[in-house]
Amino acid sequence: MHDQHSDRALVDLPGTGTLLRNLNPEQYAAVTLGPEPSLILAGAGSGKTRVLTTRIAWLLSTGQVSPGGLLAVTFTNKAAKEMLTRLSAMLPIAVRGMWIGTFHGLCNRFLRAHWKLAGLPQSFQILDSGDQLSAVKRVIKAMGLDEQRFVPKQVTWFIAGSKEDGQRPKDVEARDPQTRKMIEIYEAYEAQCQREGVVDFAELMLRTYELMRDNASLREHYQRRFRHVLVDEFQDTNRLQYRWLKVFAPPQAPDGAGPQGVFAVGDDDQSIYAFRGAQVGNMADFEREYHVRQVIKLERNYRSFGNILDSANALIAHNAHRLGKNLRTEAGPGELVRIGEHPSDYAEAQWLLDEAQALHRSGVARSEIALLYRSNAQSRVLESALFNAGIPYRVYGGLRFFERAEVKHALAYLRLIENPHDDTSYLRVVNFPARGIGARTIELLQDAAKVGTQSLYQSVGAVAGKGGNNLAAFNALIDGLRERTRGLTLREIIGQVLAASGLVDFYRTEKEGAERIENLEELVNAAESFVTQEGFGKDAVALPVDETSPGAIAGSPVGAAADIPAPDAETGEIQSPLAAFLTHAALEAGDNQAQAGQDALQLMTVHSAKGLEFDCVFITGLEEGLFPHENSLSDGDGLEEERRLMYVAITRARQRLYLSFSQTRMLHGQTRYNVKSRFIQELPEGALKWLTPKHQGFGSGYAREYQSAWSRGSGLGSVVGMGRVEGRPTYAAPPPPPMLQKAREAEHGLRIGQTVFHNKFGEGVIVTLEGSGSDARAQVNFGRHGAKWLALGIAKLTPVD
DNA sequence: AATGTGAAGGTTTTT
DNA sequence: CCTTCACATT
Repeated sequence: MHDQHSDRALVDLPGTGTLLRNLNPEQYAAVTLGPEPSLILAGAGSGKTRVLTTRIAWLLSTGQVSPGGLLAVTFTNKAAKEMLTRLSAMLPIAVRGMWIGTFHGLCNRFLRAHWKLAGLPQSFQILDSGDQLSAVKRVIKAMGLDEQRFVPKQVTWFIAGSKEDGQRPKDVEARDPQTRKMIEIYEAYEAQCQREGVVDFAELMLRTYELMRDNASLREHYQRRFRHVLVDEFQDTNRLQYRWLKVFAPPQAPDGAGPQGVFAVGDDDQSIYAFRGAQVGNMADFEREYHVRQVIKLERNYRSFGNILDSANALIAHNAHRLGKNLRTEAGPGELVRIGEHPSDYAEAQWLLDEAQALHRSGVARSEIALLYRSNAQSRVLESALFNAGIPYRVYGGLRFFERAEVKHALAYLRLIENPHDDTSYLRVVNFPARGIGARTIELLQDAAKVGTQSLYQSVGAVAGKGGNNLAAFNALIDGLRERTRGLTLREIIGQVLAASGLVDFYRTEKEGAERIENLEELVNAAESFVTQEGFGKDAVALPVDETSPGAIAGSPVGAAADIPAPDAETGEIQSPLAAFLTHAALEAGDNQAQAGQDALQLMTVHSAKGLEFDCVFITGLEEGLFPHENSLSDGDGLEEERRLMYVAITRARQRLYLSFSQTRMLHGQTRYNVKSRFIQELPEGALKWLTPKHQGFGSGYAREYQSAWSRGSGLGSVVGMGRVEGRPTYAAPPPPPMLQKAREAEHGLRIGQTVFHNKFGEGVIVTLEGSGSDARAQVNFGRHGAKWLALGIAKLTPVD
């Protein structure tokens, strides 16, 4: 039956011939699967996005589905955008109104269409995580609870976590008094959000799910409408998202409706978000519950050379719970994976920098070189080394555009124009810039609002006196803006707001206000380009009307407006540009990458590297406790996730991969003595090329160079009092040399920082030496076995090298 | 209302 | 060690 489809496609639509050309057999099989539930195990670099977009194009061009009958969901805006771009390159089709987007973006669209049924105000606003945190803080304060006991961040996490498990306050089990109270906060928070007409990210999902679950006619409508549902990065779905899928495309189609194609693409080996609720188990559950007949594995890799893939395969083979998959390539083995040891994080950074410079000189673009690390704190050393050497670099993961304080202020004014009851926004700007509304006045206002369970905006009348007058003036400012900007273009509206609010004037007087003003100007630009190129309705228009495609499968109900339950007749309304822009700002916080522009080295955590690829990749800080991170060592699942993270890191590299680790590292103001990561031992020897002698980096090549920095400071016999030892760094750059603790060569011939071997625990690093003679003891960091105190008279420690 | 001080805490993060 | 944030001071 698949062949039938594709044959017809090739005959009827010449375009589809080229569409399917160049697919390998597995990709071809996946792309041309029939309308049945299917699971695609797509390895890193196996052409996953290509398969997804080609399948959509194939389904459309063969007339198996109309543009309106298709639902494709991703996690990130980037992935959604990419899909749309590639799709419109493949097909001459208006991609605009199609239901292709992020989970949250599509939920937003759904709720805008069915706001009434969902119990929301038409102009509901979306809280980002920052807004949510401040909303939770307000609730905790209003309930008179102690922020020490109920840490706002944790409470926020609890609420989001509950929602992502599909639980309302009543569903959460009150196992102890603390939890009981948390549930109360959750309840109060919900009430507050409802009153203010705002929803957080998780609420977008949960509301949508609940409305679909509870409203039979709506459910049937959408189930009949979406003939094909595609899910990207399925391994990252949480419980709620899987339930969401099941309610849009249940395993058992409703009576009278044709089968729904559910196409789930994922890679269990790249599941690195369990810590925030992703359930890898959803893949196995999906396979079982949807009776997937065969799982298609995409194992041919088009990105990396053999040695890199061999390393990735060998590493991930150490994980027990896998669906099972091995990457292969036809590109040949390529270069060996280079691996090196360094005496300190500082030396590691210097080496990295030299190596990257050499690569650049040999013709590799800086932007094709990635410096990866496990945690953000590690970027500091790298940055300072790069900064001092004047090498351009770019760090990913900072503040995003729409999260900047000045931008959020401007947005708050805009939101109040749309919805003055949004107390979060109200509080943010009621006295910013300062207009004589102090803490006392705001307290009075909040009390008044609480009594009448009204918004702050509504309660202004209840506050008398000077403060009250100022409040009234603020309300008048908002009202005035709303009146004055009615009918204006988005650009004009923002211009008015920036001027009338006094924001620009305020920043003009600030010392460091210039950059902030630039950002506000950038906001105007963002709005402008949103209106013109995106078409402001992109996220907002919610016409559940299908374009009737000539190729729609006969007999399948084509969702027309008439299918929509009566209460939603008003769904045809289009959001105002302003409302759409605010939604856009909340749902798409903007690039989290520093200013693009010049060719620069790419610095980022392994997490944020997921989905990217580079010619050359450095994975740094491969030390026990760091990578794998110590906090994840307690349970096996944690360690497996760390290993998957390493797997993701390795598979980012196309041509050349470097691994590095350091004997000492400055962390939390202390020098830590680390053992090399167990992941290094899990790589195949044959694929590696050691740049330093395998154990201690002492002895040859440039390792000796670095050793000097190390041993001069901690020099043999140079017994200095506790504390720092001044050492002359090999590189006379501003960052200080590694600070070394007291190094002592006592009668046992051991010193701090030395790598030793123990019969039972294996290799370890000496962290502390105490006592002398028969009393001598050493604390040794054995990595996975932890740090042990050993009596030197008893324990046999052999120095390595 | 702006600025200063002290304590706490310091995986990973998109929407 | 370094950042962040709540609180106190002028």
